[in-house]
Formats: sequence, structure tokens, C-alpha cells
Amino acid sequence: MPRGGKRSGAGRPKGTGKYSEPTKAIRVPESMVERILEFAHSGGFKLPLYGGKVAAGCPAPTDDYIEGMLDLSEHLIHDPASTFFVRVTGYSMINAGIHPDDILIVDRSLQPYHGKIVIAAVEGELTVKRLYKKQGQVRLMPENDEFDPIEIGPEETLHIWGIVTNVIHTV
Amino acid sequence: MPRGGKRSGAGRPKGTGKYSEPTKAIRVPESMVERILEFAHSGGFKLPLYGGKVAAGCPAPTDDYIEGMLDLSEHLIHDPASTFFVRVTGYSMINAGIHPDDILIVDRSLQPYHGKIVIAAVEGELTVKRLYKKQGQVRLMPENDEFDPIEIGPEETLHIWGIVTNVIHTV
DNA sequence: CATATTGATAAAAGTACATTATTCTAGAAT
DNA sequence: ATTCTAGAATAATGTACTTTTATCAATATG
Repeated sequence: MPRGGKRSGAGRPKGTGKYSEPTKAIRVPESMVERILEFAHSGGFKLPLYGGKVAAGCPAPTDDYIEGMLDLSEHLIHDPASTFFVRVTGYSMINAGIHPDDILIVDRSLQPYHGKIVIAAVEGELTVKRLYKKQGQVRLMPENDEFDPIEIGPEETLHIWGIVTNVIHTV
Repeated sequence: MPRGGKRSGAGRPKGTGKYSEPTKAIRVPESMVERILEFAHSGGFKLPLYGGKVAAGCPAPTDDYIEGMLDLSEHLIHDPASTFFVRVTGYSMINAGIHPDDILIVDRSLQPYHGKIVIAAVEGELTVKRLYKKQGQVRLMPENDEFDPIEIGPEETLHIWGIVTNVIHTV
């Protein structure tokens, strides 16, 4: 026997889907489907960032002390078109906290001011040094007493690839 | 007048689309459509990684010396579910290259072996220290002579949130 | 009266299809 | 023989439609 009749107000409520918001069908390369679904599901590779304070004796990360959600790429890379990475070799910048095998984030849209740490091409090698630019003199300064500054004479041209914005160090 | 007949070999060739590969329609949250299309179009936030060698006098980044394409999130985060970030306060680990305001990448799925740099909750503060674990003794060791080790007595429990895998430093 | 059942309803999710874009060639035009 | 072109072929694309899932409320049941 039917139990039918009007059912105003019935129906699946809004926001009960996987994403709690309306979705749209878009077309993406097959090879990226998995990563994109993961990307969408995790809210864009965002992970929690904790600050300094937590409840005393708190045994595990708690939402209460989150400073925010962070996406590394979004946070570190302001203009993908002008950003690249460089792997560090050598110890010449050790006192600036730049170690061998670290990865540097380099932005070539920034201006090479005096005092900036720059990536420069010198004699077939990429090198990272602090730029000295005073009274018409240009030097590439290491931050390690065992290395000597590189003087750029008035005849030479210095090819600066970009400005180092971040250092990624593996412990 | 008809010019019909067989046209074997005709037709739009494969791989002539935006992505040079077959695509699939997937459903994603409306708010992320733009970012995901950008993500898909740029091949997943991958940027070039350069090694040490370049052509002498090479004035700008060239494809010839790329070591590979790198996606930060992919490279640094192995398991998003067990990874989080911590912002550093204080100078206690300065000799390990960990400075105030650096961001640490922390994995809580790794084991807290002796010698690892860990994130621990001590007296309502998150702290980063090197873990000392020998002959039944447990200590949190700073890497700065002006700080003292924190001894963990047999009665006390140490809440280790995770193991530091990377340090992100802003120059 | 409290609870269980089930059709009504509507959003979400996935997919098929119509449309668009691109290239190729048989035949017409020169 | 050579060039031109309409239409044939086929992949790419975006969206409409179908299927699935989730919730509600009217009614029956105990």
C-alpha cells in the first residue's frame, strides 16, 4: 500500500557531497587524474602549520593550535614563470646557512641589489654568492672564511640568473 | 557535386590537443576549478632544477643544463596525511641551520631514533631539538652552546610529535 | 505514542553525446 | 600536371543527461 504524497522539504541536502560545495566537470590529462583528485580532496596540498604554543602535555597535533593551512608551492613561489630551483654544491656560503645539496628557490624577476644573495654564472659554473655593489665595485662575496671574494672587473660582465629567496635544507 | 570517397589516413591526429595526450572529464569543487586548470596546464607546478654546470658565460637559464623538473610538494612531502609544518621560534638549534621563523617540514610517521631532530611538546611549547637516546637516558639536545639539554626523567613522558625532514629558510 | 518502512525529492557524481577543431585526400578546376 | 577545395575522417572538448546517493516526511505498524 502506498505511503506516498507530497514531500516538501525532502531531498538530499546541499553540501553533503565529498567537497561540501557544488562541483563542476572539467577535462584534464589522463596521466594527472590521480594527482588532481588528491589535490582537490586535500584542498590544494594544504597542510597544517603549527606555531609555538600548545597545551602542556599535548601528545599529538591538535587543531586548536594550528596557525593556518599552508601550500608550499603557493607560499614559496610567487611567480612560477620567473622561478627556478638550483642544487647547491660546495661550502662557500655555509655561514649563510646554505649547505651542499640544499635546494635554492630563485626568482629572476627580482632586482640584484647590493647585499642580496644571487645565483650567477661564472666560468661555466653556477655559483651562489652575496652580491657586493658599492662605489662602482662589483664582487661576489662568499660567506666562508676559506673562500675569497670574486672581483668583477669593469671589462667583465656578470651574468646574474636570479635572486635566492629561500633555502631548502634536508636534515 | 560530390567529391566523396574513402579518406583513409584522414582525421585529426592524436596528441594535437592542449595537453598532447588523452583527457578525462572529472568533477572538482567549483572554487578550485581555476587553480586546477592552471595546475593541469603547467604540468603540476613543476619548475626546472639546475645543477652546478652551465656553459661559460651563459647569461640566462637554458634547458641544456636542467637536472630535472621539480614539484616542491611532491619532492618534500611523502605522505600528506602524516606531514605538517612548524614555524620556528628561538635560537636553540641555530648550529643545525634552524633559524627563527624558518618553517620545518615534520613527518610523524617516522621513528624517533637517537640523533634525529624532533618536534616535541614540552611544558606547553613546541620545541625542536636533537633527540639523545642512549643507555636508558633520554634528552632533548639544543645545538647552541647558550642553551642547556632538557633531561627527560624516568617518570616523565616525552610527547614527540614528529621527525623534522626539511628546513625552509627565507634569506 | 514511538518506531520502522518506503516513496518522494533533490543534490552529487559520472559518463555519453553532441559539438568543435584539425588534418587529410579524392576529385574538380585550371 | 598542378593547384585548389569541399567534404570525409577523427581527436579534443565541453556540457547535458543519466545514474547514484543521501535525506526527508507521510504513513503504516506495533
